[in-house]
Amino acid sequence: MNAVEIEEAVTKLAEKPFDAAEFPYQFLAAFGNKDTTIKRLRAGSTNASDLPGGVLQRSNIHIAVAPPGKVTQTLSALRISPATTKAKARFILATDGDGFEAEELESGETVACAYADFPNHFGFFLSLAGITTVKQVRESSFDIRATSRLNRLYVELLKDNPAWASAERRHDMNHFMARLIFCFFAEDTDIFGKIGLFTETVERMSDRDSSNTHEVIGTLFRALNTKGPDREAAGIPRWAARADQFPYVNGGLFSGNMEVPRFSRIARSYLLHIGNLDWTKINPDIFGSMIQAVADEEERGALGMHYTSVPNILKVLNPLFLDDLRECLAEAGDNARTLLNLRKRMSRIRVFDPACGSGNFLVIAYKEMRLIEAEINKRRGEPDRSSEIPLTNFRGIELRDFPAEVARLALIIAEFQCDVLYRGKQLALNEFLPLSKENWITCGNSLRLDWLSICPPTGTGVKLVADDLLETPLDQAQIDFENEGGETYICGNPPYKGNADQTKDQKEDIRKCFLGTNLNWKSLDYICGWFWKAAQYSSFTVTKFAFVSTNSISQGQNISYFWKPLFEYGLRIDFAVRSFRWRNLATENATVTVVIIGCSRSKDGVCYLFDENIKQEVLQINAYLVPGKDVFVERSARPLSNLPQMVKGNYYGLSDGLLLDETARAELLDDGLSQEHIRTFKGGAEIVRGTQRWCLWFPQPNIPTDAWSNPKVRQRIELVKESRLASPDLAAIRMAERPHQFREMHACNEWTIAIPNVSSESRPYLPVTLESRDVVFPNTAFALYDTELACLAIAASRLHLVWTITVCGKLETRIRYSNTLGWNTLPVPALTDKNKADLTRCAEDILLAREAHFPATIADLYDPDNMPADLREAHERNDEVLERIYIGRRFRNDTERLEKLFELYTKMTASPRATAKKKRAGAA
DNA sequence: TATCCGACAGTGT
DNA sequence: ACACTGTCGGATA
Repeated sequence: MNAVEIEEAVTKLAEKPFDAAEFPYQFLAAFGNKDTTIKRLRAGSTNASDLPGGVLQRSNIHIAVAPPGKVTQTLSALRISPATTKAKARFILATDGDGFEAEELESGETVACAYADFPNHFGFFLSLAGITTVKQVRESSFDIRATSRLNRLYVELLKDNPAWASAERRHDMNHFMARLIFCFFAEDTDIFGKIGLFTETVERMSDRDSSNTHEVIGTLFRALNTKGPDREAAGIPRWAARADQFPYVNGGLFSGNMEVPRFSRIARSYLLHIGNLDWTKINPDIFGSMIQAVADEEERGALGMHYTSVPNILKVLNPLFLDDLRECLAEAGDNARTLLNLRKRMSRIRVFDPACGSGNFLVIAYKEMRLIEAEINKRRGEPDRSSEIPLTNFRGIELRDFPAEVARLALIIAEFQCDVLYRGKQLALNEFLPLSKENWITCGNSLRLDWLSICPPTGTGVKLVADDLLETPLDQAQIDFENEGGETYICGNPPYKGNADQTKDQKEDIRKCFLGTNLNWKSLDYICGWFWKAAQYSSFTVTKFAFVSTNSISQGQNISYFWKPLFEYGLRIDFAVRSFRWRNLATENATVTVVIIGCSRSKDGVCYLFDENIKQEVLQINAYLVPGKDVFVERSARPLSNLPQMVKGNYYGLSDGLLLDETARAELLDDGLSQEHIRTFKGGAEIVRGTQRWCLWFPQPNIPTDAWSNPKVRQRIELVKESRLASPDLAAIRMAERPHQFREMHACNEWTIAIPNVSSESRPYLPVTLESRDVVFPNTAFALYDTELACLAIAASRLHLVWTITVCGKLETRIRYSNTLGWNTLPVPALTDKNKADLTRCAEDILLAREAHFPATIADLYDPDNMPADLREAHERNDEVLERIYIGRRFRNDTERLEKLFELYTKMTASPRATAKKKRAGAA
């Protein structure tokens, strides 16, 4: 169960009449315990309680239903109960159906409230459901509750008003929800005349059968859109007309289509329910991203679980510009003049998120800046001063309609809350209304819009122009920024999509972005469009930009395909956060490893490199997010050094029928199928873990008759044929003509040196093996067929590992080996016969050391914590011999290894001979 | 023709 | 539920 589901269950429980005997079990069920767990507790077999009517779930909670009026006493009894301690309960809970008290024993934190209100504290108990790691959830109980209820209302309204679900009406629906949220917030924060006034008015004025609910709400909306003196003329009834109760709000929020969907009874009750939440508790930074799922069919399953956490957002914003502002504040001390200058500077800072979702980057940036400004005003003795940071300087683009609405609202709410916090409620209220008319969140396709017109550079009056003429020009973005001479910071977390996963439209977006350049845009991730547009933007006005990105952007082929042109375009990396796992609250966790990269056109100044929260100051950061000079290792079709050609294993897509497991192989052999038609099939997994698979192997153009006469073989080949013919891929269909074969049919004569395509990064060496002639390799491994054993010494070296980790691509953080990026680019000095003989000896020693531990698998042998000493020594000797060939001694560390390799690579690729060689290779 | 990559995916604890 | 670690197939050069 996720937090939203728990909230729903808990709320339902509290609404039911209290059942003393059942409550403990129902409570545990609401927190996601399985039926069997509850059954066993009920039967008493796992109930460790020593109190009458008590239920104690080991390591979790001790619950007791109290006699009427004795809640506090019962809680004390639970606290001193020996069973509580013995069973290591984390919570104790007592209730009589009227009062409710609970305590988290470790922290001593308590909850005491009316029974009906205990769902307000469900976040307190979330760890019972195993949701402990993320503190944020607990602190945002309100946002989760509000989100889940708004979602229920949304679904219910669409059920009653199917027309509103159509594409054309969706915007109206979303806009309506935004208006409602505003009203809920306003009625709880004194923006309206009385706490709860909106909900109360709807309840009082609408019939219980709900038939006129939409009219009542519509009337209130019209009032909010009409200035006080005009209301009588507009025919607004007395109950809605008082401007001290329902003030003039407008600001675009209540203008436009005023239609309200019809409410069923259920929808009406949901609405009243939502209104009764305490909306002062809303966190605009979290709420926004939670709520965006409300209107999103696909995301609804993980409702509210996909928000970007505040610490992660700060990883972008702090190094981008907030750290600098804070430093300036610290330096300014109490100097009134310097403080004033800083305030002026801040009032002209623009923050632009071109993939803003529901605006959390913008909201957090705003709140952080208000915090700094408040400190300035305090030090200058002007604590009541109104803010000089205009909300219009926080701009965004969002594709989806509902999040765009919410983003705008979240910023409005953030502004109000900051005013209350720093200046007091009265001043906040005085200046809050009416809202300004402009909408500074643009709903549209970011990659097709002209960012310069949405966030125009200083001092020019650029009109909004869509890059793509098919886009309807928007009328909302022609607001002048109040930021003459200000700085612009672009930030956000745009979507990632690998080249193979992009839709036609997304491909077209990218194509348009890179129009007029010679980049290999077809191979780039979708997010590269954002980087490129930001880079273009930065050529018009001074800008720094930073995005959260999939980490593959700084690996493998992207280095030369993407970063090389970006650097040539004048950009540099100012700061970067190296790969870390992105986590959110979704049960189906979004598993992705990301980096954060901040760029500008600055020419000097220190750069910052972050790794696991460790900050390092460096002179330069290259595209690999490694400190040091720019290097771009390009794919090469042939080895640049004097090394043999390495081949990728046979591509075996749509070849299921050709693969054999233990039983299938045994059956075929029993049938009398000749051994020669069956080969060992060894990919990465088999090499590393020592598991076994086989395949049918018919290198001849035609299927040998003895094999064809076996019905099982024939059936298998037919299967392959069918699957290939069924593919939409033309290349696959052509492969159906030779269904007895893989796409490639490479094999060795004598032996093969093999390297897994993907393998764990935790091993101290690459898992390279020597394989015999009966082995066939799938494309999960690379192969050096029939080469000198010295190659194994090179491949198994520390040098090669360091090179591989740096220049090859990765699967998240795993090593993804590649012949074109890793092997063919590896700089190796010319080897004498003596060198080769020495290396061969080293390779043999490594193989012998492994054999001594038979039947340990490669995974066993190279377990970083349990690598056998003799094997380690064999590798040490191998490294010693190889490294002496490079520099006459051992390298001191991996940094030195990498420096040397890059130096050699640069030389190797700069020499005319190498270039000529490459050209010849290309022509051949 | 051959290779790169996956807001991942499968497995074991 | 989390840690660990590599498949398989589409799209592209």
